[in-house]
Amino acid sequence: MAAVRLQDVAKLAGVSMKTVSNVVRDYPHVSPAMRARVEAAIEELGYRPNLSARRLATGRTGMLALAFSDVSLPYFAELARIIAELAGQRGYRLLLEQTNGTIESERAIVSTREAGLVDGVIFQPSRMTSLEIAQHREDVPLVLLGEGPAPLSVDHVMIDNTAAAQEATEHLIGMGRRSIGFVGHEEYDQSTTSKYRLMGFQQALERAGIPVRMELLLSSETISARDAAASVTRALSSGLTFDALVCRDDLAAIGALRAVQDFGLRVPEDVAIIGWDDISMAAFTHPTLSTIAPDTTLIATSALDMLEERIAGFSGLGRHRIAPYSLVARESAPEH
Amino acid sequence: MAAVRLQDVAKLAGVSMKTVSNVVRDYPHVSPAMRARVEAAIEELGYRPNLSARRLATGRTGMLALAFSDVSLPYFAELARIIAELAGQRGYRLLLEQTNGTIESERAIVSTREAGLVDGVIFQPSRMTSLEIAQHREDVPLVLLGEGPAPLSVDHVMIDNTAAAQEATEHLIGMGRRSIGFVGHEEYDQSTTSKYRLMGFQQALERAGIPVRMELLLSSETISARDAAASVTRALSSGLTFDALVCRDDLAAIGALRAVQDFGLRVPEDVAIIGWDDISMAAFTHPTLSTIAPDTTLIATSALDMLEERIAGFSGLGRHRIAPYSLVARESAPEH
DNA sequence: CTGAAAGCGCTTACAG
DNA sequence: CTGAAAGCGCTTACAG
Repeated sequence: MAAVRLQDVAKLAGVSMKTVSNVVRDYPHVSPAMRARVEAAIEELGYRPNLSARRLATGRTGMLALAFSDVSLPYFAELARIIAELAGQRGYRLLLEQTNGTIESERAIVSTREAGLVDGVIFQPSRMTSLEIAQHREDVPLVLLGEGPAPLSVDHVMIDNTAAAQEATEHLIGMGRRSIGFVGHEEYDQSTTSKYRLMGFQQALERAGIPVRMELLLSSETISARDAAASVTRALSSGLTFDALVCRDDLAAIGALRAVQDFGLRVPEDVAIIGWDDISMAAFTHPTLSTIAPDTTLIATSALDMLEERIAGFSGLGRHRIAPYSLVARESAPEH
Repeated sequence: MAAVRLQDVAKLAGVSMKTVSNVVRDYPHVSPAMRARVEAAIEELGYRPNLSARRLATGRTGMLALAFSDVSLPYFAELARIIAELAGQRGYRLLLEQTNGTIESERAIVSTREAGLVDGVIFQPSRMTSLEIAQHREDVPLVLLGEGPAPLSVDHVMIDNTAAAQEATEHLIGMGRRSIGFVGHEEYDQSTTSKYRLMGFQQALERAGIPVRMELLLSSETISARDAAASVTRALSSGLTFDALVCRDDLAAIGALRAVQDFGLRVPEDVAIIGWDDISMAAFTHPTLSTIAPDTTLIATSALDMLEERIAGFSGLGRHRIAPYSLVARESAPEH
């Protein structure tokens, strides 16, 4: 069962390999008659070009890797959807790499053991520091997503997390809330995401002259509604009171929503809640969720633009792009 | 910037290419001393094996494609997570292919224009019929997921959708509900998924001697909480009444939940609701969602098992495996 | 284990 | 456009 080769098509069609290659790759300067003849031969033989051979000859794979902790987290699923879509329009296929948020897997993303897997990598780290990423000098083009101080040598797209967290917190302060908690950051081994969001939260409180109370920082073991709910329930059961919560992400907010309501409190009357990411579910919780909405399409577009420039040979310093976000005020913390 | 080749490593280490190849591929029968010498040379030269060349030589890519409509749908995101995880354990990387539910994209999945992209494909169609899939005789190993009559020639894993829909409906009937609606199937161009679930719904009603009322089939334009909510709201506003809803999937159920509550009705007291998929969010809605939970891990494992057998050369008739499911009774339609 | 060589199936410069 | 050939960097059978 030897495969049909380009050469076989050329012979049957009575043309050169170059011509077949041109037809297969949709090279425009081929006469319609010639194209038809070649296509007939392709059809007759059932020829399909071998991508591995093409890649070896050209050095390009036509594939990009998208790496982050876990595609089942709604934000990442929605990010993957748009990146796969936009990458497809640019002629790339998308390889999915999940790190489960472990530092070992993240290191494996950055220090590829093998060449020729993908033309470029879009990577949202949750554990690696910018220093460590910078030290792994990488031959494959790389664009980083997400918060944290990216290394100067690497392209990076993010929203201004600290500013957004500050805005969310100020929104709650503007509602007259004074006992504001933060929900869902990791207890140990804090991710950079949580760190920057907590920082903005803290800054807003300080600006408003509200003391930061450590007991109102309700940490979570994992990024999930389950752990956030458990954490909020524990706090309420222990007699802690608060009138608003800033949540690390919408999953934490959904968990908080559930815990607060199960405790017999009303949202937003007793406790106002703001989430983060504007996952599609945020518009369908009960009550609906106010949340920080990053412009995911713009993040994806920026990342792909920069990656394509790197693939095309650009080798300047890292570009750091700030994407816009907005505060979407729904029922859980309405406009005031 | 010529790449470092395996040959260069062999020369520096003073060994044969075969030995370097063995080390690189973790072939066991290499003495520790020899391995150390080769690894030192690899380190010194910064050698990384070229995957495109390996693939051309071996004919294997080490990659699988996972194809379905949209990774941002929670069920598919959770499926992708587990399949990527399990595939990784078996030494495969995962390529993501989204069809957006269009028949053209689905055809493209099945009739690959190119060879050497992946070793196998796991595909959950939403539009193509089994007949059409069977006609595209494909050289790349294929396993189908999801409902519908799969072609005899192709491997297939699914849960028994009709039985599950019947069980869900009977659960509601057992609660004493008699005006039961179905939410979220596509209005036109019905997917096979919706078709089989509707069928089970209908069978359960007929068995219980409850007439099927067409006006209680609340269709949706797309698979989303938004459209399901709109559809339920429309029904309620038009004066239609019902005391239970079977939903095509959890997104539809979440939309229905929201619409019913916004209309001032209580769940489950006034309207009981059952969803489908047991997405992780189902345990955190308000009230929590009763739902059909397919055994996703087993589905993924079966699919990968069969795919690996095909990749290894098995070419018998299609195997059709039925995976288990359970009805998870939460607050929206509690155990009775 | 070594060493030299063929082969995987493309792309691409080359002379015509 | 053709036709013959080199090259991409591996793997793998081969003789030793």
